[in-house]
Amino acid sequence: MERYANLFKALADETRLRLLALLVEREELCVCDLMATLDLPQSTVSRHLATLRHSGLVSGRRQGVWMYYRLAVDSGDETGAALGSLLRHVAARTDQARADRGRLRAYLAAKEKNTCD
Amino acid sequence: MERYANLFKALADETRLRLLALLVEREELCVCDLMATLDLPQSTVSRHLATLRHSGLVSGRRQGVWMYYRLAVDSGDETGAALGSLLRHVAARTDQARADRGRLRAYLAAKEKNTCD
DNA sequence: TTGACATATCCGCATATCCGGATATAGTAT
DNA sequence: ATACTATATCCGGATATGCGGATATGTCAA
Repeated sequence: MERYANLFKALADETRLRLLALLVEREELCVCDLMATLDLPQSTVSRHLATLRHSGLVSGRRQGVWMYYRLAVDSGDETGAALGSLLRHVAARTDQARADRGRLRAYLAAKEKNTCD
Repeated sequence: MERYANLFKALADETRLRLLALLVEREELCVCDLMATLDLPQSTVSRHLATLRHSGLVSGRRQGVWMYYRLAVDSGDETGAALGSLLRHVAARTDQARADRGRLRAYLAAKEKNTCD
């Protein structure tokens, strides 16, 4: 029971929902992408990602200097399927998520154009 | 988005999850049933039920002196279906919920035997 | 080694939340 | 009206959480 309460605690923050709504539609994103998209200080984004990681909603992979985060919701089990459904719903039906997605797209396009490595 | 954050905030408390897990398997229950089952002070139970009511997860109906609460999750829409699935999962797979259910059964049986009105 | 960059963690402060006894409100009966 | 019961709300105090600048850690390159 406490496990589920902790899960919902991790979801009970608007910034973390914004992060999850972005990750639910992308393979993976690094901290710098996310802080540019949400326009929040690095410590804030990193802290929220740590919270999500500890709750098991997200996993991180280090590649060089960057940390890439991705959704870690297993759609196989019953809980994961329901969670995935909720997150996709938030991502699809929310103005905030739509706006964030737009800013992410623009940011990634600009990034690709400048540094083609 | 804020709407969803508030929804998850309402779910992010062990006592409220225990209340929901009981309500997910019963038509309706009054405050006195719930405080007896969870063995918590009346003000605590009433406060948590108010939180759940404000978040729309639960609805209340007054009958005489008693307030009967019931789950108010609409399984028709996508969000409600996912929420219902999660709550049924919590109720079914959690030791705490099982124990609470047992105490509720015993309490209701004793109540019926004593006051047959 | 040094330097530069990305990320994580630390810190103090502000705010939010939970608790449960005390009190207020509402309904019913006499 | 009074008395009793069930429920809701108020209150102060304890704890938890979010914030973001400052600092620490980690990685790569020269």
